[in-house]
Amino acid sequence: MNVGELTRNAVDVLPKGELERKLKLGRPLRVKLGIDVTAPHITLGNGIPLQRMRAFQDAGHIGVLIVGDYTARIGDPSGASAERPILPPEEIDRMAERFFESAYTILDPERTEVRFNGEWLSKVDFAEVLRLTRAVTVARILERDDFAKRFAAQQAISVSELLYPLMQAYDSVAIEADIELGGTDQLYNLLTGRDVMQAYGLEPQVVLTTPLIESWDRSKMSGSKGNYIALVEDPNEQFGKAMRLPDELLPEYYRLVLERDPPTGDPMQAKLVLARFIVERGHGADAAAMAEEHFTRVVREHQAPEEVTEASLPEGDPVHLPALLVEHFGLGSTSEARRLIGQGGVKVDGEPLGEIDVPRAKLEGALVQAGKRRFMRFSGA
RNA sequence: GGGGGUGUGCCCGAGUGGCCAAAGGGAACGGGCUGUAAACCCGUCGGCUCAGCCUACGGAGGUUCGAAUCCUCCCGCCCCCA
Repeated sequence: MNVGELTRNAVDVLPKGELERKLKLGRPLRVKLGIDVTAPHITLGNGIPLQRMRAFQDAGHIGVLIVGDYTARIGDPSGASAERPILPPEEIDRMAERFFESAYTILDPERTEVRFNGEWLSKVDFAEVLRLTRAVTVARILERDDFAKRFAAQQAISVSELLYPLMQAYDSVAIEADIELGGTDQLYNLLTGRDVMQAYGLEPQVVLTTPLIESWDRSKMSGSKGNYIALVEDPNEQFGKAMRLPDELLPEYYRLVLERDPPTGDPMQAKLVLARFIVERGHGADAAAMAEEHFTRVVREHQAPEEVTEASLPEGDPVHLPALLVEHFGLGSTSEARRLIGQGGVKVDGEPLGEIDVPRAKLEGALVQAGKRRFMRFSGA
Protein backbone atom coordinates (compact mmCIF):
# COMPACT_ATOMS: atom_id res chain seq x y z
CA MET A 1 0.00 0.00 0.00
CA ASN A 2 1.32 3.37 -1.02
CA VAL A 3 0.68 5.91 1.72
CA GLY A 4 2.46 8.56 -0.32
CA GLU A 5 -0.25 8.45 -2.96
CA LEU A 6 -2.98 8.77 -0.35
CA THR A 7 -1.42 11.81 1.26
CA ARG A 8 -0.09 13.41 -1.91
CA ASN A 9 -0.24 17.22 -1.67
CA ALA A 10 -1.75 17.02 1.81
CA VAL A 11 -1.04 19.97 4.05
CA ASP A 12 -1.90 18.30 7.35
CA VAL A 13 -2.30 14.64 8.19
CA LEU A 14 -3.16 14.52 11.87
CA PRO A 15 -2.30 13.10 14.24
CA LYS A 16 1.10 11.95 13.10
CA GLY A 17 1.39 8.24 12.43
CA GLU A 18 -2.29 7.63 12.97
CA LEU A 19 -3.11 7.16 9.30
CA GLU A 20 -0.44 4.50 8.97
CA ARG A 21 -1.85 2.75 12.00
CA LYS A 22 -5.37 2.75 10.62
CA LEU A 23 -4.22 1.48 7.26
CA LYS A 24 -2.80 -1.54 9.00
CA LEU A 25 -6.21 -2.47 10.39
CA GLY A 26 -6.72 -4.38 7.19
CA ARG A 27 -10.32 -3.28 6.59
CA PRO A 28 -11.67 -0.70 4.16
CA LEU A 29 -11.53 2.67 5.86
CA ARG A 30 -14.41 5.13 5.74
CA VAL A 31 -13.13 8.33 4.20
CA LYS A 32 -15.47 11.23 4.73
CA LEU A 33 -15.84 14.41 2.73
CA GLY A 34 -18.50 16.96 3.55
CA ILE A 35 -19.85 18.98 0.69
CA ASP A 36 -21.28 22.44 0.80
CA VAL A 37 -24.38 22.13 -1.31
CA THR A 38 -24.98 25.85 -1.03
CA ALA A 39 -21.91 26.53 -3.14
CA PRO A 40 -23.13 27.85 -6.46
CA HIS A 41 -20.52 25.98 -8.49
CA ILE A 42 -18.37 22.91 -8.03
CA THR A 43 -14.89 23.98 -8.91
CA LEU A 44 -11.49 22.61 -9.73
CA GLY A 45 -10.62 23.57 -6.17
CA ASN A 46 -13.32 21.29 -4.83
CA GLY A 47 -11.76 18.63 -7.00
CA ILE A 48 -8.55 18.55 -4.97
CA PRO A 49 -9.98 16.71 -1.94
CA LEU A 50 -12.09 14.62 -4.31
CA GLN A 51 -8.91 13.48 -6.01
CA ARG A 52 -7.60 12.37 -2.64
CA MET A 53 -10.80 10.50 -1.98
CA ARG A 54 -10.36 8.76 -5.28
CA ALA A 55 -6.87 7.71 -4.29
CA PHE A 56 -8.29 6.12 -1.16
CA GLN A 57 -10.96 4.40 -3.22
CA ASP A 58 -8.35 3.01 -5.56
CA ALA A 59 -6.61 1.60 -2.51
CA GLY A 60 -9.76 -0.25 -1.55
CA HIS A 61 -11.37 2.20 0.86
CA ILE A 62 -14.83 3.70 0.94
CA GLY A 63 -15.55 7.31 0.10
CA VAL A 64 -18.43 8.73 2.11
CA LEU A 65 -19.89 11.93 0.73
CA ILE A 66 -21.91 13.87 3.24
CA VAL A 67 -24.50 16.14 1.75
CA GLY A 68 -25.09 18.88 4.27
CA ASP A 69 -28.76 19.28 3.54
CA TYR A 70 -29.47 19.93 7.17
CA THR A 71 -26.43 22.08 7.83
CA ALA A 72 -27.30 24.17 4.79
CA ARG A 73 -30.03 25.59 6.93
CA ILE A 74 -27.38 27.38 8.91
CA GLY A 75 -24.71 28.14 6.36
CA ASP A 76 -21.05 27.25 6.73
CA PRO A 77 -19.08 30.25 7.89
CA SER A 78 -15.76 28.87 6.65
CA GLY A 79 -14.03 31.48 4.61
CA ALA A 80 -17.15 33.53 4.43
CA SER A 81 -17.13 37.13 5.50
CA ALA A 82 -20.82 37.15 6.21
CA GLU A 83 -23.65 34.78 6.86
CA ARG A 84 -24.75 32.68 3.95
CA PRO A 85 -28.29 32.44 2.73
CA ILE A 86 -30.54 29.65 3.88
CA LEU A 87 -31.87 27.43 1.11
CA PRO A 88 -35.21 25.69 0.69
CA PRO A 89 -35.16 21.85 0.55
CA GLU A 90 -35.96 21.53 -3.16
CA GLU A 91 -33.10 23.80 -4.00
CA ILE A 92 -30.76 21.76 -1.83
CA ASP A 93 -31.76 18.55 -3.61
CA ARG A 94 -31.20 20.13 -6.96
CA MET A 95 -27.77 21.37 -5.98
CA ALA A 96 -26.83 18.01 -4.49
CA GLU A 97 -27.65 16.35 -7.80
CA ARG A 98 -25.42 18.77 -9.56
CA PHE A 99 -22.70 18.05 -7.09
CA PHE A 100 -22.83 14.33 -7.77
CA GLU A 101 -22.54 14.89 -11.48
CA SER A 102 -19.34 16.81 -10.85
CA ALA A 103 -18.00 14.54 -8.14
CA TYR A 104 -18.35 11.38 -10.21
CA THR A 105 -16.07 12.78 -12.87
CA ILE A 106 -13.39 12.11 -10.24
CA LEU A 107 -14.76 9.49 -7.87
CA ASP A 108 -15.38 5.81 -8.34
CA PRO A 109 -19.17 5.47 -7.93
CA GLU A 110 -18.77 1.82 -6.95
CA ARG A 111 -16.85 2.76 -3.86
CA THR A 112 -18.82 5.86 -2.93
CA GLU A 113 -21.47 6.10 -0.26
CA VAL A 114 -23.72 9.15 -0.23
CA ARG A 115 -25.43 10.28 2.95
CA PHE A 116 -27.63 13.28 3.71
CA ASN A 117 -26.97 14.58 7.19
CA GLY A 118 -30.62 15.40 7.75
CA GLU A 119 -30.92 11.64 8.22
CA TRP A 120 -29.48 11.94 11.73
CA LEU A 121 -29.39 15.65 12.49
CA SER A 122 -33.15 16.01 12.13
CA LYS A 123 -33.52 13.53 14.97
CA VAL A 124 -31.26 15.32 17.39
CA ASP A 125 -33.16 16.78 20.32
CA PHE A 126 -32.14 19.58 22.62
CA ALA A 127 -30.63 17.28 25.21
CA GLU A 128 -28.41 15.87 22.49
CA VAL A 129 -27.42 19.38 21.45
CA LEU A 130 -26.35 20.10 25.01
CA ARG A 131 -24.30 16.94 25.13
CA LEU A 132 -22.68 17.93 21.87
CA THR A 133 -21.98 21.50 22.94
CA ARG A 134 -20.24 20.30 26.08
CA ALA A 135 -17.52 18.85 23.91
CA VAL A 136 -16.13 22.28 23.09
CA THR A 137 -15.64 25.67 24.71
CA VAL A 138 -16.35 29.13 23.39
CA ALA A 139 -12.68 30.04 23.54
CA ARG A 140 -11.92 27.00 21.48
CA ILE A 141 -14.43 27.93 18.83
CA LEU A 142 -13.27 31.51 18.67
CA GLU A 143 -9.74 30.32 18.08
CA ARG A 144 -10.79 29.38 14.67
CA ASP A 145 -9.37 31.68 12.08
CA ASP A 146 -12.58 32.68 10.33
CA PHE A 147 -14.35 33.49 13.53
CA ALA A 148 -11.34 35.23 14.99
CA LYS A 149 -11.09 37.46 11.94
CA ARG A 150 -14.75 38.29 11.83
CA PHE A 151 -14.78 38.88 15.54
CA ALA A 152 -11.83 41.24 15.23
CA ALA A 153 -13.42 42.96 12.26
CA GLN A 154 -16.57 43.46 14.31
CA GLN A 155 -18.70 41.48 11.94
CA ALA A 156 -21.74 39.57 13.00
CA ILE A 157 -21.39 35.97 14.08
CA SER A 158 -24.61 34.26 15.00
CA VAL A 159 -24.72 31.56 17.61
CA SER A 160 -26.13 29.16 15.04
CA GLU A 161 -22.98 29.59 13.01
CA LEU A 162 -20.95 28.62 16.02
CA LEU A 163 -22.82 25.35 16.01
CA TYR A 164 -21.82 24.51 12.48
CA PRO A 165 -18.54 22.81 13.32
CA LEU A 166 -20.38 20.75 15.89
CA MET A 167 -22.95 19.58 13.40
CA GLN A 168 -20.25 18.62 10.99
CA ALA A 169 -18.48 16.82 13.80
CA TYR A 170 -21.64 14.97 14.64
CA ASP A 171 -21.73 13.73 11.05
CA SER A 172 -18.43 12.01 11.72
CA VAL A 173 -19.97 10.30 14.73
CA ALA A 174 -22.99 9.21 12.72
CA ILE A 175 -21.04 7.60 9.91
CA GLU A 176 -18.11 6.50 12.07
CA ALA A 177 -15.53 8.14 9.91
CA ASP A 178 -11.98 6.85 9.94
CA ILE A 179 -10.62 9.77 8.00
CA GLU A 180 -12.05 13.13 7.07
CA LEU A 181 -10.82 15.13 4.10
CA GLY A 182 -11.16 18.84 3.53
CA GLY A 183 -9.47 22.00 2.36
CA THR A 184 -7.10 23.74 4.73
CA ASP A 185 -9.92 26.13 5.57
CA GLN A 186 -11.70 23.16 7.10
CA LEU A 187 -8.95 22.24 9.54
CA TYR A 188 -10.80 23.48 12.58
CA ASN A 189 -14.03 21.73 11.66
CA LEU A 190 -12.18 18.51 11.04
CA LEU A 191 -10.36 18.69 14.35
CA THR A 192 -13.58 19.39 16.19
CA GLY A 193 -14.76 16.14 14.68
CA ARG A 194 -12.02 14.38 16.59
CA ASP A 195 -13.00 15.95 19.91
CA VAL A 196 -16.62 15.11 19.46
CA MET A 197 -16.01 11.54 18.32
CA GLN A 198 -13.95 11.04 21.41
CA ALA A 199 -16.73 12.47 23.58
CA TYR A 200 -19.01 9.87 22.02
CA GLY A 201 -16.61 7.07 22.78
CA LEU A 202 -15.48 6.54 19.20
CA GLU A 203 -12.00 6.35 17.85
CA PRO A 204 -11.25 9.83 16.52
CA GLN A 205 -10.91 10.28 12.80
CA VAL A 206 -7.68 11.10 11.05
CA VAL A 207 -7.71 14.58 9.59
CA LEU A 208 -6.29 15.21 6.14
CA THR A 209 -6.33 18.67 4.61
CA THR A 210 -5.56 19.69 1.05
CA PRO A 211 -4.44 23.06 -0.31
CA LEU A 212 -6.82 25.61 -1.69
CA ILE A 213 -6.11 26.51 -5.27
CA GLU A 214 -5.44 30.00 -6.56
CA SER A 215 -7.23 31.41 -9.56
CA TRP A 216 -6.30 33.86 -12.32
CA ASP A 217 -7.10 36.83 -10.10
CA ARG A 218 -4.57 35.46 -7.62
CA SER A 219 -7.16 34.83 -4.95
CA LYS A 220 -8.54 31.50 -3.80
CA MET A 221 -10.80 29.90 -6.35
CA SER A 222 -14.35 30.19 -5.19
CA GLY A 223 -17.61 29.11 -6.70
CA SER A 224 -19.22 32.32 -5.56
CA LYS A 225 -16.60 34.74 -6.83
CA GLY A 226 -16.70 34.17 -10.56
CA ASN A 227 -13.04 33.18 -10.66
CA TYR A 228 -13.61 29.47 -10.93
CA ILE A 229 -13.27 26.70 -13.45
CA ALA A 230 -16.09 24.27 -12.76
CA LEU A 231 -15.55 20.52 -12.89
CA VAL A 232 -18.47 20.31 -15.24
CA GLU A 233 -19.41 23.24 -17.41
CA ASP A 234 -19.30 24.19 -21.07
CA PRO A 235 -16.11 22.61 -22.51
CA ASN A 236 -15.16 25.73 -24.43
CA GLU A 237 -15.48 27.76 -21.26
CA GLN A 238 -13.35 25.32 -19.34
CA PHE A 239 -10.70 25.32 -21.98
CA GLY A 240 -10.67 29.10 -22.30
CA LYS A 241 -10.56 29.65 -18.58
CA ALA A 242 -7.69 27.20 -18.17
CA MET A 243 -5.75 29.09 -20.84
CA ARG A 244 -6.44 32.35 -19.05
CA LEU A 245 -4.53 31.22 -16.00
CA PRO A 246 -1.32 33.15 -15.47
CA ASP A 247 1.79 31.19 -16.44
CA GLU A 248 3.13 31.49 -12.90
CA LEU A 249 0.31 29.34 -11.62
CA LEU A 250 1.22 26.40 -13.83
CA PRO A 251 3.47 24.60 -11.34
CA GLU A 252 0.71 24.76 -8.76
CA TYR A 253 -1.89 23.42 -11.16
CA TYR A 254 0.42 20.67 -12.34
CA ARG A 255 1.02 19.63 -8.78
CA LEU A 256 -2.53 19.85 -7.48
CA VAL A 257 -4.71 19.10 -10.48
CA LEU A 258 -2.64 16.99 -12.82
CA GLU A 259 -0.61 15.56 -9.96
CA ARG A 260 2.50 15.79 -12.06
CA ASP A 261 5.92 17.40 -11.88
CA PRO A 262 6.10 21.06 -12.87
CA PRO A 263 6.21 21.60 -16.62
CA THR A 264 9.35 22.66 -18.41
CA GLY A 265 9.57 24.52 -21.66
CA ASP A 266 6.86 26.47 -23.44
CA PRO A 267 4.26 27.62 -20.92
CA MET A 268 1.55 27.65 -23.53
CA GLN A 269 2.11 24.03 -24.46
CA ALA A 270 2.05 23.21 -20.77
CA LYS A 271 -1.18 25.11 -20.35
CA LEU A 272 -2.72 23.29 -23.28
CA VAL A 273 -1.97 20.00 -21.55
CA LEU A 274 -3.73 21.29 -18.46
CA ALA A 275 -6.72 22.58 -20.41
CA ARG A 276 -7.10 19.28 -22.24
CA PHE A 277 -6.95 17.38 -18.99
CA ILE A 278 -9.66 19.47 -17.38
CA VAL A 279 -12.07 19.17 -20.27
CA GLU A 280 -11.35 15.51 -20.78
CA ARG A 281 -11.99 14.68 -17.15
CA GLY A 282 -15.28 16.51 -17.21
CA HIS A 283 -16.54 15.61 -20.65
CA GLY A 284 -14.30 13.04 -22.32
CA ALA A 285 -11.58 13.02 -24.94
CA ASP A 286 -13.76 14.04 -27.87
CA ALA A 287 -15.00 17.11 -26.09
CA ALA A 288 -11.45 18.02 -25.19
CA ALA A 289 -10.33 17.82 -28.80
CA MET A 290 -13.24 19.91 -29.94
CA ALA A 291 -12.68 22.51 -27.25
CA GLU A 292 -9.07 22.83 -28.27
CA GLU A 293 -10.01 23.24 -31.88
CA HIS A 294 -12.50 25.90 -30.93
CA PHE A 295 -9.89 27.68 -28.85
CA THR A 296 -7.32 27.68 -31.63
CA ARG A 297 -9.78 28.94 -34.13
CA VAL A 298 -11.65 31.55 -32.17
CA VAL A 299 -9.22 32.84 -29.58
CA ARG A 300 -5.87 32.43 -31.30
CA GLU A 301 -6.82 32.99 -34.90
CA HIS A 302 -9.76 35.31 -34.32
CA GLN A 303 -11.97 33.36 -36.65
CA ALA A 304 -15.59 32.42 -36.38
CA PRO A 305 -16.20 28.99 -34.90
CA GLU A 306 -17.05 26.07 -37.19
CA GLU A 307 -20.52 25.84 -35.90
CA VAL A 308 -22.50 28.92 -35.06
CA THR A 309 -25.80 28.95 -33.28
CA GLU A 310 -28.60 30.12 -35.49
CA ALA A 311 -31.60 32.19 -34.57
CA SER A 312 -34.23 34.07 -36.43
CA LEU A 313 -34.57 37.81 -36.53
CA PRO A 314 -37.44 39.48 -34.76
CA GLU A 315 -40.22 41.19 -36.68
CA GLY A 316 -39.71 44.58 -38.20
CA ASP A 317 -37.29 46.55 -40.26
CA PRO A 318 -34.94 48.02 -39.29
CA VAL A 319 -33.89 45.69 -36.50
CA HIS A 320 -33.12 47.23 -33.12
CA LEU A 321 -29.64 45.85 -32.51
CA PRO A 322 -29.37 46.43 -28.75
CA ALA A 323 -32.49 44.40 -28.08
CA LEU A 324 -31.20 41.66 -30.37
CA LEU A 325 -27.92 41.49 -28.48
CA VAL A 326 -29.64 41.29 -25.12
CA GLU A 327 -31.95 38.56 -26.39
CA HIS A 328 -29.35 36.34 -28.04
CA PHE A 329 -25.94 37.25 -26.66
CA GLY A 330 -26.71 37.34 -23.01
CA LEU A 331 -25.85 40.99 -22.49
CA GLY A 332 -27.28 42.46 -19.32
CA SER A 333 -29.06 45.47 -20.75
CA THR A 334 -29.63 47.38 -23.92
CA SER A 335 -27.50 50.15 -22.47
CA GLU A 336 -24.62 47.72 -22.22
CA ALA A 337 -25.31 46.61 -25.77
CA ARG A 338 -25.21 50.20 -26.99
CA ARG A 339 -21.85 50.72 -25.34
CA LEU A 340 -20.52 47.58 -26.92
CA ILE A 341 -21.69 48.76 -30.32
CA GLY A 342 -20.25 52.20 -29.74
CA GLN A 343 -16.88 50.67 -28.97
CA GLY A 344 -16.76 48.62 -32.11
CA GLY A 345 -17.29 45.41 -30.24
CA VAL A 346 -20.08 44.26 -32.48
CA LYS A 347 -19.29 42.97 -35.93
CA VAL A 348 -21.47 41.84 -38.79
CA ASP A 349 -19.68 39.55 -41.22
CA GLY A 350 -16.43 40.73 -39.70
CA GLU A 351 -17.08 44.44 -40.07
CA PRO A 352 -17.58 46.64 -37.01
CA LEU A 353 -21.04 48.08 -36.95
CA GLY A 354 -21.86 51.52 -35.60
CA GLU A 355 -25.59 51.51 -36.04
CA ILE A 356 -28.25 51.03 -33.40
CA ASP A 357 -31.00 50.30 -35.90
CA VAL A 358 -29.80 48.01 -38.62
CA PRO A 359 -31.53 47.37 -41.95
CA ARG A 360 -32.93 43.89 -41.93
CA ALA A 361 -31.24 42.98 -45.18
CA LYS A 362 -27.86 43.59 -43.59
CA LEU A 363 -28.48 41.01 -40.89
CA GLU A 364 -30.25 38.27 -42.78
CA GLY A 365 -27.95 35.33 -43.12
CA ALA A 366 -25.12 37.37 -41.63
CA LEU A 367 -22.66 36.31 -38.99
CA VAL A 368 -22.97 38.56 -35.97
CA GLN A 369 -20.17 38.77 -33.43
CA ALA A 370 -20.33 40.42 -30.02
CA GLY A 371 -17.00 40.83 -28.29
CA LYS A 372 -14.26 38.34 -28.99
CA ARG A 373 -16.00 35.08 -28.49
CA ARG A 374 -19.73 35.30 -29.02
CA PHE A 375 -21.08 34.48 -32.43
CA MET A 376 -24.48 33.92 -33.95
CA ARG A 377 -26.05 33.70 -37.35
CA PHE A 378 -29.50 35.06 -38.10
CA SER A 379 -32.06 33.94 -40.59
CA GLY A 380 -34.84 36.13 -41.84
CA ALA A 381 -37.88 34.10 -41.00
C1' G B 1 -32.27 49.37 29.30
C1' G B 2 -28.93 53.95 28.41
C1' G B 3 -25.26 56.46 25.28
C1' G B 4 -22.44 56.81 20.75
C1' G B 5 -21.48 55.38 15.82
C1' U B 6 -22.61 53.51 10.96
C1' G B 7 -25.52 51.88 6.24
C1' U B 8 -23.35 54.99 -0.84
C1' G B 9 -23.23 51.89 -7.52
C1' C B 10 -20.73 44.38 -8.51
C1' C B 11 -16.94 45.08 -4.16
C1' C B 12 -14.02 48.64 -1.27
C1' G B 13 -14.61 53.67 -0.50
C1' A B 14 -14.94 59.55 -1.06
C1' G B 15 -18.81 62.88 -0.83
C1' U B 16 -22.37 66.93 4.55
C1' G B 17 -27.80 71.55 0.46
C1' G B 18 -27.10 72.97 -6.02
C1' C B 19 -21.11 72.19 -10.20
C1' C B 20 -23.75 64.34 -8.29
C1' A B 21 -25.73 59.08 -12.12
C1' A B 22 -22.17 60.47 -7.46
C1' A B 23 -14.27 61.19 -6.67
C1' G B 24 -10.68 57.19 -6.25
C1' G B 25 -9.33 51.98 -6.32
C1' G B 26 -10.55 46.86 -7.55
C1' A B 27 -13.48 43.61 -10.51
C1' A B 28 -15.85 43.37 -15.19
C1' C B 29 -16.43 44.68 -20.36
C1' G B 30 -14.60 46.71 -25.34
C1' G B 31 -10.28 48.12 -28.31
C1' G B 32 -4.77 47.95 -28.92
C1' C B 33 -0.33 45.03 -28.00
C1' U B 34 0.71 39.61 -27.68
C1' G B 35 2.72 33.34 -27.36
C1' U B 36 -2.96 31.40 -24.46
C1' A B 37 -1.87 34.45 -20.48
C1' A B 38 0.37 38.25 -17.47
C1' A B 39 2.11 43.24 -17.82
C1' C B 40 1.13 47.69 -20.40
C1' C B 41 -1.86 51.67 -23.23
C1' C B 42 -6.78 53.73 -24.57
C1' G B 43 -11.96 53.58 -23.55
C1' U B 44 -16.53 52.00 -21.07
C1' C B 45 -18.76 50.68 -16.66
C1' G B 46 -27.62 52.48 -13.28
C1' G B 47 -31.81 51.85 -16.76
C1' C B 48 -34.59 53.26 -21.14
C1' U B 49 -35.38 52.00 -29.28
C1' C B 50 -30.74 57.07 -25.45
C1' A B 51 -28.54 64.43 -28.18
C1' G B 52 -33.65 63.30 -24.09
C1' C B 53 -36.02 60.90 -20.16
C1' C B 54 -36.49 57.72 -15.83
C1' U B 55 -34.83 55.42 -11.33
C1' A B 56 -31.03 55.72 -7.57
C1' C B 57 -26.99 56.91 -2.15
C1' G B 58 -30.76 51.14 4.13
C1' G B 59 -36.73 52.06 4.31
C1' A B 60 -40.97 55.51 4.84
C1' G B 61 -42.33 60.44 5.37
C1' G B 62 -40.99 65.80 5.77
C1' U B 63 -38.24 70.76 5.12
C1' U B 64 -36.46 73.40 0.60
C1' C B 65 -36.89 76.50 -5.72
C1' G B 66 -33.39 72.29 -5.07
C1' A B 67 -31.38 66.64 -0.65
C1' A B 68 -26.79 61.19 -0.88
C1' U B 69 -26.16 65.60 2.02
C1' C B 70 -31.03 68.89 6.86
C1' C B 71 -35.46 66.95 10.14
C1' U B 72 -38.81 62.76 12.00
C1' C B 73 -39.87 57.74 12.52
C1' C B 74 -38.44 52.76 11.24
C1' C B 75 -34.85 48.69 9.95
C1' G B 76 -29.77 46.38 9.94
C1' C B 77 -24.86 46.33 11.81
C1' C B 78 -20.91 47.98 15.31
C1' C B 79 -18.93 50.05 19.96
C1' C B 80 -19.29 51.65 25.12
C1' C B 81 -22.02 51.56 29.67
C1' A B 82 -25.74 48.65 32.54
